[in-house]
This record gives sequence, structure tokens and C-alpha cells, in this order.
Amino acid sequence: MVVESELNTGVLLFLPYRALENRVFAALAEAGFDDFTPAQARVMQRIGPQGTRLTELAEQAQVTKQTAGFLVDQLEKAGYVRRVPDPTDKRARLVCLAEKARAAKDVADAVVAEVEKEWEEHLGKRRMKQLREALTLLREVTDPWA
Amino acid sequence: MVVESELNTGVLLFLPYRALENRVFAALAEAGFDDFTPAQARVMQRIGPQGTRLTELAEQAQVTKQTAGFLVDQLEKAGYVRRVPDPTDKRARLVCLAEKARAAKDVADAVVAEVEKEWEEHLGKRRMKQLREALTLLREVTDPWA
DNA sequence: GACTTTGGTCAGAGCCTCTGACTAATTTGG
DNA sequence: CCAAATTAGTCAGAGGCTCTGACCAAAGTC
Repeated sequence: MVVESELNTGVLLFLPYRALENRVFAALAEAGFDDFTPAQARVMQRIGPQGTRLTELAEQAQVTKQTAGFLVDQLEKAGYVRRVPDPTDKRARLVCLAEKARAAKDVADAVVAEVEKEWEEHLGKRRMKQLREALTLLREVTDPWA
Repeated sequence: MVVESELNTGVLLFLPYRALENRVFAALAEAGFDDFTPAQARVMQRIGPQGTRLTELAEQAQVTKQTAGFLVDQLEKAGYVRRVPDPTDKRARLVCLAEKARAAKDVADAVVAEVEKEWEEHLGKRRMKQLREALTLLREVTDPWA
């Protein structure tokens, strides 16, 4: 089966995204962090250093707050995050990274750096820079949160 | 909450991918094609003009053949695809696009073209070309099917 | 203080995806 | 040519993800 050379830009974007996610996931699992799922990771990734509200996590991950709540529940049970009261709003709680999550993040960051380096080697420094530049610019028209 | 300017390349890839998928999906729904799901679409997208085997669809969409089978079942019930015997192998069947799917594809293609045009306007012709070039090159190291 | 908005939860349903086990046709190695 | 291994696909079952709708409580508005 021949794959036509002109794929649409969507598929072109998805392929490396998926490849990167798979690499990170495999490395995490190998390092012993095998008790969370991709969906949980996509939420966890968005938690800021000072903690982030559930609603905000939901918006950024583009899921409903119910879904985000469900995923945070799992992460909490697995010891990756804590929920602490938000001092500025008694309704709200801040979802914070626990130590275990920070350790996992170190592993993940290392793999991302590794893969990015591989890509840069394949593309050349210049093209890699152009790629990131173009993608960053694209956020302005594609990221409701930019 | 401030979003740091240096997002990792994975997120950078995911954002426009998701934005495009959402646009296509909304347009399809508006055109009356509201009886299939994103997961089904990701499989349907991979069906070649002469039809494609289930196993091959599964590999390309990066799901198990059971999952692919499940999705093709739905698509068949909804009238988007047919399964015809593969003349070269009595075990296999070819999944083929039905007329309904071709009509949906026309709508989808139009929206993709529209979005790509918007992106090109935002990025400029040169940067858009560079983007597609870099992504196409990246397939060599990220697409097991390239 | 009533009204609206916002942060979050509970319940239920449907969809997606996987693992494991299996059948049947094809290919491979002697 | 036949036995063994591979490949195409299915069935059954379980678990995970995500949504809609309904709801409560705190905060902001007038």
C-alpha cells in the first residue's frame, strides 16, 4: 500500500506528536511510573508550580470539568497530586503536584529533550528552529488559551 | 495564570492538530454528517481508494485490530463503508468507502483547505511551506509507516 | 438581600480501547 | 506434500475516558 506523499497538515502534525507521547510514556513506564494513563498525564502536564484549579485544568486540557475531576481523582489516589484549599476562594481547591509527580516530570522532561535533540539532528538546527517558530506563531490562531 | 512561552514541542504540535480536527468536525456536523465520531473518522481517513484491509487500518491508526474492527462495524452500520471480499486472500476483506463517505470527505477536504489557507495567511507563505517541509521530513523518524 | 456567575461534585450513559482466546486461510520449511 | 508458523479477522469481557444533566455552595452584582 502506497501512502501518498501529500498528507494533510493535520496528519502531519499528529504523527510526531503521537511519536513523542509514546516515547515519553515508554520511558516513564520503564522508570517505574506505570500507574497513570495518557489522559491523566495530559491533565497533570498542565498543573502549574503553585497549583492550578480544576476548572482551569479542564479548560486547558479541553475536557469538561467532570472529566478533569475524574482524572484528578485517579492521580490523587495514585499519589501524584494533592488538592489544597484555595486561600482566595472557599469554593475552590488548588491541584498541586506531589513529589512523586515532580520525579516523573524529571524523567519526562529528559526524554522530551532527547527526542527534540534527535529531531534537530534529523532536520538540522535551522529547520528545527523554523518548525518551533512556526508552531509557536500558530498558537495565536489555534490556542484559545494563547 | 501565566502560560510560559516555551512549550515543549509535543504540546506545540498537539494544539494546531486539535484545532484543525475540531474545525473539520464542526463543519461535518453542520453539513449533516453527525453520525460518526472522531475515532471512527481517524480510521475512515486511512481507507485507500481501492479499499484497505482491517489489519492495515489498525496499524496505520495505531490501534489494535479489535478496536479497528469495532469502529469499522459502526461505520458500516452508519453506511459510510462496505466490506468486500479480498480477491487475493480468502481470509481478508477490503474495507471500502461508500458514496456517503466520499461526500463527507469532500466537505472535510474543503475545510482542511480553508484552515490551511488561514494558517498560511497568518504565518506567511514562506513559513507555511517551511512548516510542511519540516513536518514531512519528521515523518522519516516518527512515522513507522513512512 | 435577591440574582447571577463560578468552582466543583454526583449520577448515569455511551464510546473507545485493550487483553486473551479462538477460527480459518496462507505461507514456510523440511 | 505435510506440519508448523504466520496472518486476517472475530468474539467476549473488562476497564478507562468523556459527555450531558442535575445539583450544591461560595462569590460577585445591583
